[in-house]
Amino acid sequence: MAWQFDGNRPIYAQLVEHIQYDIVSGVYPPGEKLPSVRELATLAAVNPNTMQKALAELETDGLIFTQRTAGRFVTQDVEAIRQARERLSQSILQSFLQSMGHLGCTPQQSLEILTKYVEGSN
Amino acid sequence: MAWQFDGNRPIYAQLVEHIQYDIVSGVYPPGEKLPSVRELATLAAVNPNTMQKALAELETDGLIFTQRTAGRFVTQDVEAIRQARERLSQSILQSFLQSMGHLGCTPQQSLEILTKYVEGSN
Amino acid sequence: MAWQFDGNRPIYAQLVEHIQYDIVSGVYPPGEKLPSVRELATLAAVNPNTMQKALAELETDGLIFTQRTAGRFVTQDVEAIRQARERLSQSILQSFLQSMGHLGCTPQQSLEILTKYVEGSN
Amino acid sequence: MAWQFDGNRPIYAQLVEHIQYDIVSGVYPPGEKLPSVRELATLAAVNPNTMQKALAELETDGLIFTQRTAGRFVTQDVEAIRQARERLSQSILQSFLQSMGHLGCTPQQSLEILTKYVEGSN
DNA sequence: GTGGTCTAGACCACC
DNA sequence: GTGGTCTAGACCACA
Repeated sequence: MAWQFDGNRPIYAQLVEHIQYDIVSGVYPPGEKLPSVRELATLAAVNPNTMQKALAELETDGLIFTQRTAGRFVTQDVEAIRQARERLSQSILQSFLQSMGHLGCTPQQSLEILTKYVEGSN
Repeated sequence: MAWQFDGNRPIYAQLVEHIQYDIVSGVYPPGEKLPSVRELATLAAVNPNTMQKALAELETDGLIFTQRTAGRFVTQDVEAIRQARERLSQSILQSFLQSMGHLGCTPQQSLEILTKYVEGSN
Repeated sequence: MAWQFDGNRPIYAQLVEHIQYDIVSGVYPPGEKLPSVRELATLAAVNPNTMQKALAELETDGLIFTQRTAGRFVTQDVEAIRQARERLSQSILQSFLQSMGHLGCTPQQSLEILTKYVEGSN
Repeated sequence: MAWQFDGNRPIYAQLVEHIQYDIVSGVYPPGEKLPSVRELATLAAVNPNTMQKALAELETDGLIFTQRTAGRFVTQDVEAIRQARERLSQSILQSFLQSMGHLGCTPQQSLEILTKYVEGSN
């Protein structure tokens, strides 16, 4: 999977987002060891410092933890991951409805539009 | 309606977005005169220059035009407004599905989740 | 002939230019009476004040003169008109060669390009 | 080369024009890094903000792009540069013929006048 | 050190 | 009073 960046938003923030999504969606299961900073950095084609910063932020969020000398691991606190996922999901839903609201659509209308859009893409 | 800003994104970008929504959703109808830069600036509680920058961007997008000394007006090209609305709508839908996709949800599943969410909020 | 304006440049300046061209190219011959300010203003669809300003500028340039109560007339000084024409012509030629120069073209090359362009348009 | 400005037209517009010419005529080759905003600003003896505005405009035109923290670069899309050059060239030719037309000269006559002018300057 | 943003304040041309 | 431009100076995020 190619990593590509927005260019307007800070790269490290996009890294955080990307890895966060990978964790809550099970690409990196609970307790799994993450690739080393250098590996991740080369994968994403960014400066190791930038990747470092992203991982540090994920650690303060409690989604990963560091074991000295052994590397970084996804937290084993399944509940924490579930909450993070819930938080993300809620914010996606809300921001969707809010944006559509700015276009003058009620939640019901937004739902209908999305339904048509999904059906139309098939 | 109070204007409030994200803090992460540039203010002028949020101004652009805000006014753009107002135009495509008919708050400012085609051909209507916009308030003066200074008025808008005080309304939004930002520096006039910042508002100016936002309006300049909307002008390059073709949503508004300037009449020397008379003020700024919403374009009378209703088709352009319609297209802008369409573009916005598409990008909202896509970004929603894409974000949900990152959580491992197919469009169908995303649709179901949204449905439950909307029903639950009633 | 429809008058249309650039929108970026001051209208009065464009009026000056337009009428100036009309005088040096003989649309308004030496000594001819010009239409009244109001007529010209309605012709050009501009505010009479703006047209007034343009005519005042032409007067200071010596291309037209005012006879109290009778109206405005093109100067009868044919030599002055010839000189104005010469001045205009020179500046057009120079600015053409200069612009092409910025594209890296020598005068000879510019000449060749123009030749091809003119032939191509036939 | 000293930068000098017209005084009638906005400085930032003249900056845009100047740099644009430099790009399409190869002074800044495709992919080349431009000097920093501050450098360019001191070179041109203008305020950095003014230069910034000019560069922003060039970016929306697609002639240059920005790499976060690394600087600005000429686009590598040589086709885009070629088109820009073509556009510039066309507009120079057209505006020349149009101006001469206002003097009552047909394109053929304009061509002859230019020929004499170029020969006379040798 | 890079670009990006914002504020404050001033001045101008135009109508 | 309208928009437009410019300067000065400051601050921030990023790498």
